[in-house]
Amino acid sequence: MAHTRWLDDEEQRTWRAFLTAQRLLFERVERQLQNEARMPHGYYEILVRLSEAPDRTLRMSRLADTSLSSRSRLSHAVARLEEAGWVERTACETDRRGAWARLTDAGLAALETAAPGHVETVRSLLFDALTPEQAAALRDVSETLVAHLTDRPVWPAGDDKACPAPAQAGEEACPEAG
Amino acid sequence: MAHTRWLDDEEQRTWRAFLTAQRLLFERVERQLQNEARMPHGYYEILVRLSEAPDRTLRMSRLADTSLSSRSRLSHAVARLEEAGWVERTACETDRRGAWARLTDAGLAALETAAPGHVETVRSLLFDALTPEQAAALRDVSETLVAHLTDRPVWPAGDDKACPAPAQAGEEACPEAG
DNA sequence: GCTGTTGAGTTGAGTGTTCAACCATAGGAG
DNA sequence: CTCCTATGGTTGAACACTCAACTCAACAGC
Repeated sequence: MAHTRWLDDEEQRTWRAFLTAQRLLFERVERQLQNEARMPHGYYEILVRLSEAPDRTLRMSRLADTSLSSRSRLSHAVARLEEAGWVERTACETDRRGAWARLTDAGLAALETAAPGHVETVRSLLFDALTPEQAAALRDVSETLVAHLTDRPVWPAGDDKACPAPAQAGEEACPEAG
Repeated sequence: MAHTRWLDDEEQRTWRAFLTAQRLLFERVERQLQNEARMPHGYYEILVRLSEAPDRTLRMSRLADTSLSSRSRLSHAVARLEEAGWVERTACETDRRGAWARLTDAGLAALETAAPGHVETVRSLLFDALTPEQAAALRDVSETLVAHLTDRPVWPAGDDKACPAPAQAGEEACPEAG
């Protein structure tokens, strides 16, 4: 990097505002879930992804991808969720390295208990503050960034062949908010 | 909460895209700083705030506010930064409960070493992906959210009368990117 | 002077995340 | 079949953050 492309004033302000908004928002989301549902947001997301999967079951690696977790994080997290009785792990027959994670009934119940408060928080902290145009702009910017930040465009290319038999993660809208 | 105001499809997608973009972006920013400057982004922010203060010195509580830290987090963080020799703590004469945090020369040097890589990362991951209109929209949304999230508890109602004197945060631009 | 309350800041336990190292199996290439 | 690499997943140490409890000083009110 020969010479630094510093941020100009406008960019500076944009970046700091984004940083601040993001911090304040997710701090509150986190706290709400922690207080009312005794789980961090990352765990909530894991439960959501599992709840959307066929049979409420997903391979660990696939679950890691869809929940934006590293393998390690997911492994630790699922260990905790298993202790809580919300997720079960079972060995994979066709690939003996692999493992399935399955959302238990108790896990689904916990998720359904947590969802309303979480959704209300997201709505009141985010959508209630934005005009429809602002919300649309946020979506546009976010999707642009996601495309930019993922090597493989992830969104358009739904190419699937590496997965032997089972679960195809449904990437569809659902009652619970991610 | 009688009945939940669920997110519709559009909102669902917006929220998930935002969540994903935010996660991917800050994960990378974090990793870059950690790898190249051996400090987490939160610490970088603390150093930046101190570097902008007169005498590179700030009261702990003020520093906590401007760097969006809890008191506890800041206390832990400054302890670490002090070990690294980047920050010094000195007692406050006029208020013996208080403490000053001061950015040392070594701290300033560390910051100046870290800045170019960090700024380049922010530019390449964020601004390079956005059109000027998108960047403007992001700023608009972010500032709206900051106002919404700092105004007041926001929970009970939009009712304003219990708040004695809302402090207005000073929001100034500066050479280093926060 | 006392006494209770608020504010500044620290501390330690608990928890989640990261990183690097690790084990085991799968899938080639020879 | 044997080696070799890639993949799926786990583990433990290091570290950062949170929460609640705590100390000490400032500032009432009386």
